[in-house]
Amino acid sequence: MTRARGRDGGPAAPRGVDVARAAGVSQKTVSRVLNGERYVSVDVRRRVLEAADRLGYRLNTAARALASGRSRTIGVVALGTALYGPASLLLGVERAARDAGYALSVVNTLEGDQGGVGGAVQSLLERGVDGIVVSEPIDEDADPLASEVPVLVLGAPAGTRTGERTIAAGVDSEALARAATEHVLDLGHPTVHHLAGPERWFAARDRLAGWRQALAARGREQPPVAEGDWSAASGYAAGRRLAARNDLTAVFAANDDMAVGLISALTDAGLRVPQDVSVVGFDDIPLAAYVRPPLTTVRQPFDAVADEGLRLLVHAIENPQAELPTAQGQPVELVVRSSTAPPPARADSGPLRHTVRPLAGEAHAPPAA
Amino acid sequence: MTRARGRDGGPAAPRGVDVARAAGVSQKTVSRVLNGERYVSVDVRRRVLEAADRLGYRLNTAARALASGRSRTIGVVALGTALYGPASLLLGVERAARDAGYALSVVNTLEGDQGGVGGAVQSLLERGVDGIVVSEPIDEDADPLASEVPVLVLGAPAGTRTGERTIAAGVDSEALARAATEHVLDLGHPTVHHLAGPERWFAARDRLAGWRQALAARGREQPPVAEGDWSAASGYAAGRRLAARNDLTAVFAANDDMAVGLISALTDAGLRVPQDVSVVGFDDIPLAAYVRPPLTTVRQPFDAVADEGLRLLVHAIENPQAELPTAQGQPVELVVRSSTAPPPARADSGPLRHTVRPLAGEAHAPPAA
DNA sequence: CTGAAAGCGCTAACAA
DNA sequence: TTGTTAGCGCTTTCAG
Repeated sequence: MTRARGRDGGPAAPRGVDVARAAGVSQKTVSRVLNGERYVSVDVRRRVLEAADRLGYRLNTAARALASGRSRTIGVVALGTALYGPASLLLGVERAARDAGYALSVVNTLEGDQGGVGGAVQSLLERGVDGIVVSEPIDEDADPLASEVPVLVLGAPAGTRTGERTIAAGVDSEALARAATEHVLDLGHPTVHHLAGPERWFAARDRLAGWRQALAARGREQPPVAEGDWSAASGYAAGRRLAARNDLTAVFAANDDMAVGLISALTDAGLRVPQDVSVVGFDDIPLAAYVRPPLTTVRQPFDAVADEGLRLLVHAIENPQAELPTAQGQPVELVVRSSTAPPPARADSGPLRHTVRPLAGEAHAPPAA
Repeated sequence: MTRARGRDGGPAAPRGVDVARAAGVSQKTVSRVLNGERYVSVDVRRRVLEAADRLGYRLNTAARALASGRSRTIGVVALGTALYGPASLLLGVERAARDAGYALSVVNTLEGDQGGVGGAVQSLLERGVDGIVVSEPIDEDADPLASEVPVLVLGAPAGTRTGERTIAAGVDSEALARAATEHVLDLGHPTVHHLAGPERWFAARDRLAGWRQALAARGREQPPVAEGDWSAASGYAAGRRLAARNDLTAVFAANDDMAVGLISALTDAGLRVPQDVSVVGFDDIPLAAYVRPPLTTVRQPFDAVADEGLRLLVHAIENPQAELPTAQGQPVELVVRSSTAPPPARADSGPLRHTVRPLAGEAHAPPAA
């Protein structure tokens, strides 16, 4: 068992004892100083710090973890996707973890992976993580979240309790979806179609539920749901099918990428957005304001969600006996741009929609609901 | 030093010795089996595996790291951004690392961070990582990549050697940028403007250099360079300025996001893409085919780059004495869609560009260069 | 093919 | 306020 040395067999890395010797104190005192414990005289502290600096000392986290039973590492189970939502959430988690003094260990589970989330959690536990965050969860068999460390589920609606040591945090995406749907209804549309995400995702189900609620609350008809896989390509495919429907005046897409694909398909089918069909997206991706037409969409406060979730997780880690806290839910925002407008005037029904009409000015007040 | 137990003081986690006892062998033998070493009888191996499984044994990586001096963890320094390119690269790295049996520890450096990449590298070294990958590097002061473990710099052109134990891997983005530029030139444009990324990024500088090369090779004029920050918003701002220029018939944007913003600004200024101005992007983001017009762009093989880079890194980790290997460079692809076309016919110069022309059919052969 | 002993560098408990 | 003494659970010699 050789001590760590440079590739060329250079000098071994300095250890706590080396620093202790150099500073003329015991090794334990070095440990105390480095951990910011109380009861060290300023003088000793100064000497130790100085010696550590001089020797280029670096704490050995493996030894620390072994001795203390804590690794100061948080494991993250992410879906292997470059989608804006999940990626943003991950970014927020990393920053929050770093601020709290934790490192991040990331495992991706590609959809369809054998073992999936459960396997990923196990591998993280083996890695000795102090807590786990599951980002944007999808459905899984059995109780894959069984874990001896606290688990934060990000992207589930706030307050959901999915397991014994599980905390949930996320935006209230049902409310968001409701807001998006109502916005369109308020514009005077008789009903709104929905282009959903994959059913296995919580996020997709929440948005679907919110859409249903909004329609039900006003007694509107619920058209059949189209389903995509979050990609623009799937949005395009769904758009081709939807374009064939006679009653289509508005669509709420479960994310912006699908909304863009959808608009592309509608345009190819000769329909104009928003004059003929209104489209609402979800996420407010950075491109949303720059596509044509600029997307009306719902903005999620990814950073706030990640921040709050991680604070709760760290609290649970550091107070194992305490009750698990509950997330508050974060405020959200509907960003109205130009992809939504009042429905086309029409002789109540019939295939009038290709009629050329003058561009509707902003002055057109939406008819009362 | 208490052994790890459940929150409620439940039973301690089983250790190697426990498995050994249960299997009637020594602890060392357990270790041998678990590490897949040779010289263990099938019978013993079976018994050990069985006992481990029965007890729910999990190897303690901290202890392993402490004893062996290796953590089987690779540290990643990422730029804290949800941009498609960096995010895709990170995904590829994670998968490749996992395949090679390494865990990933991720640190983000927000641009402008104090300490920046250097600090991030130090914190990873403290974490005991066996190797480091710096993704999409940007300029830094001094030699921040000084490290006793091998470092893979992803996104620098293949073959670049930036530090003592540094491996570089990436696509040849200069060649890519050249290809994009030449494509437009081949269409008959007298020259191409460039909307560059932030100067501090290697990626931005490479693309800029490739563009210059292509123009220089044909003796074309090099118009002044516009610079953005990769965002669609910055592309829009640059577009407003470019739209005012009289000689604008084509722009090569350093990424797709900026290209989309650019097109949006050009459209707002009354210019049509591609009839009046051609636009080429870079990255082939998933939305590229679904914006209007569908983007002609350059596709980067993120996965292949990550794969190759990580293979080299792992090789360097596991063969400390060996020469550092060199990356090959990956094949790339120009994806021609509809945002590029021959330049507008014009009376040699003058503000003719708003003239309404019939839509150019595909049959228009580009004039020879 | 298998086992015994000796650490890896740190923190936890207890003294002083 | 500081030091002493035991380990944490593994891997690494080196002997069988």
